[in-house]
Amino acid sequence: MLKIEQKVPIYRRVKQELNSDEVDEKNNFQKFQAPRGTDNISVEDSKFMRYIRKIFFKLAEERGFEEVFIPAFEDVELFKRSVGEGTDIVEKEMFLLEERKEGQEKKFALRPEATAGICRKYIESGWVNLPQPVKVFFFGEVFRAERPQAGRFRQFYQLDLETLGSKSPVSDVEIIKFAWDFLEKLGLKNLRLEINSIGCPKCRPKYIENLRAHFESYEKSLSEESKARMKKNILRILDSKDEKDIRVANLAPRSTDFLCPECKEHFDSVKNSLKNSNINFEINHKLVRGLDYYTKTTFEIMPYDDFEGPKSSLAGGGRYDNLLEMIGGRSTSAVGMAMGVERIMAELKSQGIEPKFAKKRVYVAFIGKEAESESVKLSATLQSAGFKVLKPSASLGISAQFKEANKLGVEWVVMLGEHEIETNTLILKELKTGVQSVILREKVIEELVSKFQVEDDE
RNA sequence: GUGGUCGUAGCUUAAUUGGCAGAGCAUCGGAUUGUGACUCCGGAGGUUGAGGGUUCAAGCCCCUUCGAUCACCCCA
Repeated sequence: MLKIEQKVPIYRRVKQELNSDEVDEKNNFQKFQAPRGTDNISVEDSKFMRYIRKIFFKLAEERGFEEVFIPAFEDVELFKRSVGEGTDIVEKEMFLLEERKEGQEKKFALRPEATAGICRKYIESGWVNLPQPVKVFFFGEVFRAERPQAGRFRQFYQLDLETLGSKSPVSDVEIIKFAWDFLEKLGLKNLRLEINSIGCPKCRPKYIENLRAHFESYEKSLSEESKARMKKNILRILDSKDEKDIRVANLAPRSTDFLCPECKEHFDSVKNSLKNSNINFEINHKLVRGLDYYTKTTFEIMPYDDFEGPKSSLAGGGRYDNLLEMIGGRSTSAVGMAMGVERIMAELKSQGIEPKFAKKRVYVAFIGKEAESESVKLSATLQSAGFKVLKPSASLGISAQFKEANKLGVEWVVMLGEHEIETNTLILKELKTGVQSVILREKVIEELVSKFQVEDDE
């Protein structure tokens, strides 16, 4: 065994050996930190991520959605156009990239969400020619140059579901029901669904007009921020956190009272289908979207606490009948939703829900050369029977092998030695209880299957 | 972008008025080459986030910066 003498940390040794004047310490010895708001998933969290993704993929595929891959960055104009005026998202909250080529200036932005990229792909790849509607899902990281706070990061994961090319309220309900069922399948309790309809370009102007008249008549009672919102983005006053604003907003006219016949029928149909699906919902008249391309249905799902009321939302979505046209496609109706994966993870933890994976893991221990080659055969047999087989990571003594099995959290250990080979048996030990038994080699699969009360992992 | 609080080993943290950076857990090795956890013994692990200043002396005081956290702005 090599013994390494390293009493002095490497950076100090180098520093001592070199003349410190010759060393640019900053460049050679800098300790790195993760960029702000990016390192939000620990190794322990990875099993939550895998659990969430597994259930999402399974449900999406069951319900006829196809996975879609999109670039991590797109032309900044794509996002600009979809975001619209009256918000400082582009200037303040997107990561901008520049391509440096002589005489050219092309700007890109890291994707701040998935919808715009998916719509671009729909147009560019000619998905209009596929059977409509096109149903897709997405799971990946998105980027926002915000100051991090609770549940808000600069790089985080979103899962996303879109149905493109359908005007029907059936699609709205399909998306909402997916979001609801997905969160329930994860094991979350106390969920609350809120819906609203914000109309379309035909009926919304009349609503905005009435809303403006209302807020103008109460202007003195509004906060300073909301006075500014009157000009910039009046709908946002409705979800202000300021108590003065809340009082005025509660008296404000409701978008659902101004819906045109088409939008009203659509909203009624959504409500009826939800009732028929036995999904409870509340109508939240203040649930609006700040961006122009949203039409008709909006919804959010959040955990609800009997004492504290609704918590911040886990899922949000709605209909966007105007987006595809705004970014250069044919007029195409669409509806979708997105969830922040870290927020779901945080809620799972706060509700005490642990990710469940079937643990069909077996550690194969052996003593002696002969047993080693037998254990290779045995491992293969176990693997082909669907068990996850773990073997000693190095040539370890039997004591160390058990130690390792324990460290890995394996429940069952199979052990082979000279005695066992002679008698064609093996020892099967449950680590939790310490109980072990000698069984015939042929019976091992049968025995383990019964121990695990097999539950399908995939 | 604005404001508050915070940063000591992988994790949780101690350090009196500015006076030798210490522990628990985890890790590694040994007691233990046919049995892990429990136990006992031992080792390793720290430029106190980074840079500068004040001081005989800085984890502690001051400035800058990076990061974390909370609220605001914003929320696709």
